[in-house]
Amino acid sequence: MSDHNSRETLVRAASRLFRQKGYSGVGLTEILKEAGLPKGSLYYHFPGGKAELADAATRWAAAWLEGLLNRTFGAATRFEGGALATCEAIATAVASESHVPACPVLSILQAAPVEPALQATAQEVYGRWTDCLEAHAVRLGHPDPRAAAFVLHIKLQGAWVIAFAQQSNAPFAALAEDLRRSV
Amino acid sequence: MSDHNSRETLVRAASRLFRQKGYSGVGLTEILKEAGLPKGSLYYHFPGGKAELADAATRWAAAWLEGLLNRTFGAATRFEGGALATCEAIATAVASESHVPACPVLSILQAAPVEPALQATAQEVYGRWTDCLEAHAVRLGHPDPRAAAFVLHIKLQGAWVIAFAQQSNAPFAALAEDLRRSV
Amino acid sequence: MSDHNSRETLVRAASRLFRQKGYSGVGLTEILKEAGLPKGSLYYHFPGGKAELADAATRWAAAWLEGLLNRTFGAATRFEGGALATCEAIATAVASESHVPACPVLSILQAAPVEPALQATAQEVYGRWTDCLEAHAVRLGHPDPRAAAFVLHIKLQGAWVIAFAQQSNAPFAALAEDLRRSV
Amino acid sequence: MSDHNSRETLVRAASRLFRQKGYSGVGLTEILKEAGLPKGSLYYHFPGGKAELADAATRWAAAWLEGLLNRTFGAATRFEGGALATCEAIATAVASESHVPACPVLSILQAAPVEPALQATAQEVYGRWTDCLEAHAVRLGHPDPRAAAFVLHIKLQGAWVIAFAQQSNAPFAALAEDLRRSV
DNA sequence: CATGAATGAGCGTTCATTCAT
DNA sequence: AATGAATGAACGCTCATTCAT
Repeated sequence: MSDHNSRETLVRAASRLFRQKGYSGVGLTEILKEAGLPKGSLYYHFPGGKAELADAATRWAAAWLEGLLNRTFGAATRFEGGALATCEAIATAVASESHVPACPVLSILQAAPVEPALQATAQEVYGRWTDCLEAHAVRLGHPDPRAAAFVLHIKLQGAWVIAFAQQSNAPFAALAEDLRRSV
Repeated sequence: MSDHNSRETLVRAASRLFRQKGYSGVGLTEILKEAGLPKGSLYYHFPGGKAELADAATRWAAAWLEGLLNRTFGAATRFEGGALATCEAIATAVASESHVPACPVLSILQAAPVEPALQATAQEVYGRWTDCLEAHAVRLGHPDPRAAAFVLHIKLQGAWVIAFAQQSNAPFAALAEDLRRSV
Repeated sequence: MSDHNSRETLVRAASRLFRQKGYSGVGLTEILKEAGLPKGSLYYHFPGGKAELADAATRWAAAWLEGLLNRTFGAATRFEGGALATCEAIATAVASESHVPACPVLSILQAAPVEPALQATAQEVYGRWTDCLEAHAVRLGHPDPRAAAFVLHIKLQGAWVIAFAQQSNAPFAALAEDLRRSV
Repeated sequence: MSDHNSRETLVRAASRLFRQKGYSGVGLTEILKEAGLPKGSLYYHFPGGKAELADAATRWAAAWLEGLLNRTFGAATRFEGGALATCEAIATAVASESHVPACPVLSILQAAPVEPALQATAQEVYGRWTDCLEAHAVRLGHPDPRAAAFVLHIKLQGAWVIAFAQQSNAPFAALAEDLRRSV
């Protein structure tokens, strides 16, 4: 019970910090301080250390985003409508926090050269999101579901990167306008 | 002369490494070793230390990209043609190296919380690229040049992030296809 | 029963590892893993922790060596013959394993400054071996049993240290040749 | 100049502590505190870290012992006389300090499984001492110089180990008496 | 009787930086 | 104009140990 809570507290704190400063920019001391946990507790929950924690944090946030995709597309009747709703939902989510967080995968992307396992995780998560979008495109009868899913994912990532840089959700608004125009 | 060379060697090495591993993921020792320069020479050329070096490296690579934009759009007669040419030119550039490098700004994006000056640089560079695209959109008679420039920048960044993750230029190809379709 | 087995398994694993890497060079995690026992079981069998385990492991191996001394000297009719047989028996014993183990006392010798109890154990075991040799010297009519026992012990320890360093029983062979010569 | 001093101070402190507690039993913090040097200075003088420091400390003390061997044997006219003088000289040397130090090689012997380079150093130093004794045996006309050197080395090491355990030079005295008897 | 969850001090090492020359 | 010697804070991680169950 307390085990479960400690682990989840750790994952949440790690996710928040990694998304703000990146994998190499955050020390374990900082994460543990934020989580309010003692130094040694990390290696009980994550024997693989920092990399395993980052992996868990990335997957945890990735699952949240996949849930968001399923909700926004689940309520849509056309792919274009789902795309627009998703764009707006992410815009709302990132703007709801005091610091606009980067996409969770971005955090571990540049750790790849030193932690190959995280590179694999990043690719896996990106792939899962695209697959998820593709499934909805198929369901909604899009003529070219694979390309539509891939390109939508690309556009959303672009908006997210610039939103993170500007600390504003304006890029999502601009993308939404563009998506509306293309319909 | 040797001054100029040392400085440029340093900037090139730093740019390459930062784009691969991110600001926090690269140590000064590694950069100096890659540049083949002595330990103490960094603070002679860059009194501001690591942050100033990263700033210079980012601006140096940013200027290269701005040149690329001007070349690809300079040869275009319509904005859509310039966008497509740019997408293909970046795809070619990133694929020409053994390791697909991230956008130079991405390197310093997550250093922002600890190095505010780099946050400002990131925003400035992103702004300059958008402004550059906008100027071409105006010149080529686009009806909504500001939005067109911003959205194109967003899309290119998205393709770049995923290209970096996948270590492939496939995302640029997918985006190019999409740009062709939208015309 | 299972209690007895767990304890003995632990002692054997500890003895083997301590004799290879020394007291400070072996972690409890490693010992428990080698013994195949759960994390918390150590402090049930050895409330005194690592030091008590090392003490038990040293005494266990020490008893084995004392048995060997009694066997080799028990079959001897002169002290010199017993000394030679002992030298050869230890040479055979250490060479029978894939890694030539150090004398069990050596493992805890350098832990002395931080674990005074182990220093006492080391002296006690060394003393017991010398006493054991002396008893045989007396029984076999040696004119100066105390000195003969002490010096033989010294020589055997010397051969053992160098055998451990070289991972070979050649030093025992050289000592055996010397013992033969001196007769 | 200060470089030279810092390095030598470090080597002396390391040698003293390693000979007392063994390689794994001494932390770098303790060595640096004893040497009165700041934390980061170690890696400037010894980029290879703890293992390189231990190697240097072992070789430094080994050179001292080789000098002692050359002095004691240099003044001898027969091998037996040199052996006796050496035994007494080491006895005097170890007893002159408040804590009887172990042979410098003993410190790194049990670090071998985790630091293979130190195993090689240990064998090299042991070999050099035996070679040194052999050279004197040859010079002094001993009929079997190789065996005489090897066995003398073995005996001295045995006396040293037990002297360390007992914190007394009595074992050297006993060995000296034995060497006198054998002449 | 036996254990696995949890701890904080300490480990060896790397860091960006300073400064005398 | 340019550098290599030197620094101490922080790094990720392992340690022997405790204790509720």
